[in-house]
Amino acid sequence: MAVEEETERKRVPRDGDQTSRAILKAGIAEFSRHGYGGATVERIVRRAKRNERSLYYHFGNKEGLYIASLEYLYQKQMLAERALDLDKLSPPEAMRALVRFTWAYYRENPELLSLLNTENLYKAEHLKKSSDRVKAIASPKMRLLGDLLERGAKSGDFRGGVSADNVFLLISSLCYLYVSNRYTLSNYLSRNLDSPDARENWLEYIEQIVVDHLSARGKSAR
Amino acid sequence: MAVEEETERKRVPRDGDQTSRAILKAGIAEFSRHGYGGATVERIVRRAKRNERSLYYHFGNKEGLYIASLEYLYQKQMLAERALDLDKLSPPEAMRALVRFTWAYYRENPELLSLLNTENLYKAEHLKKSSDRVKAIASPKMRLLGDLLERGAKSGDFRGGVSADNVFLLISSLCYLYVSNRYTLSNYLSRNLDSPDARENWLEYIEQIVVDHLSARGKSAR
Amino acid sequence: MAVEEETERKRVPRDGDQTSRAILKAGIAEFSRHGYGGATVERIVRRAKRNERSLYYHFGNKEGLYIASLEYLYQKQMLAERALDLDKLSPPEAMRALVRFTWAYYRENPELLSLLNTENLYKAEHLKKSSDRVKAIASPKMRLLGDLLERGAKSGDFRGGVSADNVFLLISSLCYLYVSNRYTLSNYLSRNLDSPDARENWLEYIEQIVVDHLSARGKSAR
Amino acid sequence: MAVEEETERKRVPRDGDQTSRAILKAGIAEFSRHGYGGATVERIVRRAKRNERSLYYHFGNKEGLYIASLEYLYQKQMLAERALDLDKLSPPEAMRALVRFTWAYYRENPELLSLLNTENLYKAEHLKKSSDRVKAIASPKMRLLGDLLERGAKSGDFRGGVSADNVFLLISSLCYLYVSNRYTLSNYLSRNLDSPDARENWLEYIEQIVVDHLSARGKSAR
DNA sequence: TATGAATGAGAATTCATTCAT
DNA sequence: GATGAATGAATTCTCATTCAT
Repeated sequence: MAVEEETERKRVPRDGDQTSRAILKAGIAEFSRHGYGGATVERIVRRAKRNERSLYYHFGNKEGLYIASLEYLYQKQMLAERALDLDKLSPPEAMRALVRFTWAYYRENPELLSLLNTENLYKAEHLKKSSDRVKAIASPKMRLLGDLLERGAKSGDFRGGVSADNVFLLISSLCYLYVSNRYTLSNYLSRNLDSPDARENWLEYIEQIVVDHLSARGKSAR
Repeated sequence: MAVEEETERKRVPRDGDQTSRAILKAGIAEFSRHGYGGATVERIVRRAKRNERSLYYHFGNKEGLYIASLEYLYQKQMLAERALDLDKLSPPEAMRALVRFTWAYYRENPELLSLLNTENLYKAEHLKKSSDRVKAIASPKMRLLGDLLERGAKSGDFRGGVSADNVFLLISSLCYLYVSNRYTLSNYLSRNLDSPDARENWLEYIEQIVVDHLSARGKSAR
Repeated sequence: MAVEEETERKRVPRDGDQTSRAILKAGIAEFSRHGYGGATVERIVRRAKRNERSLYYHFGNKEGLYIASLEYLYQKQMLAERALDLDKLSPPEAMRALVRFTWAYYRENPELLSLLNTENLYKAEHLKKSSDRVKAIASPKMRLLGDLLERGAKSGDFRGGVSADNVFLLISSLCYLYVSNRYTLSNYLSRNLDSPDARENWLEYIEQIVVDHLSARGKSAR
Repeated sequence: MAVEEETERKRVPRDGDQTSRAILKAGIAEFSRHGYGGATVERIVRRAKRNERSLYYHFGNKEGLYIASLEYLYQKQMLAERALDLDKLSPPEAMRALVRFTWAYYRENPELLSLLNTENLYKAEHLKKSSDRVKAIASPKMRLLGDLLERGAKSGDFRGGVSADNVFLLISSLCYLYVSNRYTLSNYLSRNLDSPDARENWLEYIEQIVVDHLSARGKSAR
């Protein structure tokens, strides 16, 4: 059950909507804490303060809820990206803003990363089962990024010939791992990566990396 | 406790090491496919062609085996890193080699990434339970990296004042996400990131990023 | 939650009370035969002709059922004691009636003694977990006994200054051991204590002991 | 493995003796804490700091050890009773001494009571399996008691015609329940029966009961 | 005798799911 | 739509016991 649909339904908020939403929220929390295999239907409904039967009524089964959770998080991200407006900023500033947005979004939505990790464990098999809907959610960020690179090249701020996909992966990588693996990395480096200082330091560092990489002065790239 | 090749021998090998290894290997495979919660003891022992009881005899319980799996993978990585010899290469070449090593290691040991993701799901609680042992495994790569940055700064190839931790995280991030999330990313970008071409392209890209970032010419950094 | 007669009805009685009762009854039987540790959930549900899962649904776990069993037996005893009416009998006759009641109750409810023995094995740890409920079951017998001793003292039938607690323990002891340990005692004395004659002889004996002890004529006591 | 046999063996304390004894001790402790069904072979050998295999070597199986434990405790009690010498005391004093001995023995050997309770749970089926040996252990106390009652009758201190069995059961009952059921009884009476004061009070009380009961003055009895 | 390793059977408990109302 | 009850199939783990050395 994707979010969009819900908003296009009857305005009259039937109880079902409430229930459906409560279970979805609880499911996301549970899946992000325990993975798909470790999640239990019972804990989900308890968290949602709903009856076990309701989950089956609204989502068919555990997998149905899991897929709905994934879809919901994708959708939510898409909506957030769609609200981004970088046009008023200079290309370098816009690029920094994009990095900061990505960083902040991951930080504030760790369930998204958890579910993505879980989904990769399963080689995205659940995603495939719903792909039309999720595919339909073409990334606004990719479009934004493409436009921005073009604008920067024209303005002379950025080098030309840079692959948008690569820049997308670059930014994602730099934001993702730090957030997603902060527990094992903190252990590995014997220092708390979750402290405000550590986070601020990293954000500045990666902004610089991206901007330097794209800046027109010198160096070849792909 | 080395794992490596599990040779098919007699049915009831009264050899604890042999059994222990077979179960460990099977456990790593199972945990990396299903996560901790989704893994089942039964599948593990079936894969190891051992008795269910043996798992409990040798590892105490499921969690014990999981922790042993993590420790084993950490240890294995450490040994691989320790074998790296970058001293004969020029700083830029050595840095490229380090990126390629990391990339290759992640690609060839996806179970490590899977287990790390799983462990982060659980906020590294299992790691904490064994931390002394894992903490003892100080990263050879961090030392290598520190030395290399110093050497590069002295030779004039690299800028000075770069944080080794940051460079470590930079390289890790660029290698990790692509491998770990190749399924959802491929779906997201609507192209197969797992193809040889795509991989080769990415590796070259990130090598360049790292080298450019460290090169002495111009730009500030931290 | 009353147990009593378990009528055989339809296979799947969607009646929680019915099921709950059947399992409780079977649990009492099982625990009194095998103790807590030796009892098995499987035998209990088989005896109750219910699904294994139902036990967990209704009682949480094995311990929950055990505690419920203890509570039920305490409650049942309390109700039986409450129905006792000794007011119409002379103090000595009333005292004899009390002894006979205790004796008969233990004889007819050996599960109570078994569970009490089991509970003492565990130093009453389960009882503590539910104590408020069981504590609430203040003993009607203690009150009866206190009243009776007072009445007897006033009427001149009984000596004064006798501790009700002591008399309670006296009567309990004399009835309890014979019933509870009849198997080892029969072996020890090389004669069957369970025969009607042997039992009748003992009952008369202990009645006399108690009455003599309380009778006003002579002797000091506490 | 009964104790007697051990003492009649070679003086050379072979390791087996040590092991056997350690396991027996551990078994008694375990059975008295968990009953027969709840006891585990693993805990027993761990407590005995011996190998699991040793238990099977020395006692055949769990039941063998349980029976040996029972036999050992019976034997031990018998030896203690045999050491009793009441001949120098006047009949009433001797009777009081017998009560005090019984009381003290039960208090100091609670494992005996626990195993007896357990054995009654199983309707003494294990005892039957070894009965010849245990039957052979005729109770010295019964003989002592018979002699004492006779002596008292002759001296005019005690009434005649009292059944030794009954007096034995009387004394046993009064000592047994208080010790065996002190946990549930304390809960029931809402006061700690295990305090020195409470115990002293009870001991005085039951001594008096027994002596009064047997004293020649008045009253009929059996 | 001792011991590390192995094992089939079973035990408690949990799971996802379905029924009946 | 909601809910109390039911259930078969796992799932983790334990147990007593045996093997091989």
